Amino acid sequence: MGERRSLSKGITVTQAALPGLTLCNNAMLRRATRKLGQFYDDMLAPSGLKATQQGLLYQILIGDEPAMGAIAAALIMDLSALGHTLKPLIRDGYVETFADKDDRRVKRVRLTPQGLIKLDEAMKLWSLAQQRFEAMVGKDEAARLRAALDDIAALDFDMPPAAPSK
Amino acid sequence: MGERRSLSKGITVTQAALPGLTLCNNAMLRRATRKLGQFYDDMLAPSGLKATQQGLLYQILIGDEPAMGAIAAALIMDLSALGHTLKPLIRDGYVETFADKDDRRVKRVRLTPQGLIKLDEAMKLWSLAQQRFEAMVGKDEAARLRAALDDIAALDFDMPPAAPSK
DNA sequence: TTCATTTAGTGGCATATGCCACTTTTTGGG
DNA sequence: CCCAAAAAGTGGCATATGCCACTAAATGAA
Repeated sequence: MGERRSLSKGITVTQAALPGLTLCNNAMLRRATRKLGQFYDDMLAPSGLKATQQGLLYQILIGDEPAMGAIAAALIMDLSALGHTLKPLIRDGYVETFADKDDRRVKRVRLTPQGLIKLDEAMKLWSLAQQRFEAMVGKDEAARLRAALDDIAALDFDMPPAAPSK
Repeated sequence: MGERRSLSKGITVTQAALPGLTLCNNAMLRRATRKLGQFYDDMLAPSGLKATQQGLLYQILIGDEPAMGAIAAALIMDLSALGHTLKPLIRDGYVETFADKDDRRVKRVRLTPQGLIKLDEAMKLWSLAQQRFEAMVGKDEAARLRAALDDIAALDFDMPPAAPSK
């Protein structure tokens, strides 16, 4: 009666008994991200920007010539990852960087005029995507979801499982 | 008073008036995914697997020697992306593929004995991560979140904004 | 049967992200 | 003032994901 698969100390369970990945918070989050990402990317396609790039340009716009570290922190993104992601945007002339006047370690970022124009174009498409999405799930539900996601982003996972005590 | 940034047809707004990216459903989803991904990855680190890999191995386990297309569909992932993601797991001997008996186009996937052992090891760590996360946000809230994410994953974004009519 | 079409994957190319080892600056004590 | 430690980025390497063009195999209609 049905395949058996071991799963932890010799225990064997019938396949039907294994819960889907629907139980993993992380897997579900990733899956939804892929799905929604495809939608936003499709909607933004006419601008030539990916949703991630549009989001990054916007983050740069609202920051006041933000330092890379500041952007990375705001997006909860690895600093080096940010650096990599920024390259295509610099290459395409949408963004430029410059050293901070007081601290030469700090590299600040700003949009170029073309970057501003491109972002402007992308924001209109983003707005449509946002509207279509919220029309489907409901504005309230969307807001609730964003709030929940913001809470997760704010969690503090510090200390290892076992508290070092004392 | 304050920087000004154009944002759409010559309109200029003061920086403070620009809402953060907190309003973009997609950006928030990505941000939370990065955050939670780091946590699950950290927790799984002792196993040498990334959370994505653990999730993929699990998906393969619960499928009955699933075809690549079936896995991709279940994870809402591009078929070629799945192929790429599978490579390191095949290289490390956790997974193996074989052609379907009746349809030689179809490539099926299964865990190797080592893959099963490794997954077993990873699932224990995953369980801890899951527990810690749910202890922080609450089991109910986590379940609600997963449900919301599942709804998003099930959305049908088909038809382009403007209905092609007749 | 035969061929156009559809289906399932592959490979190449590009972006998205992370970690780690390093380099350059700053900072904070001695 | 000098040097060890901290802070901010960079580069290299690896995985995560997608899109597109292409190949092989299966299907269906003529």
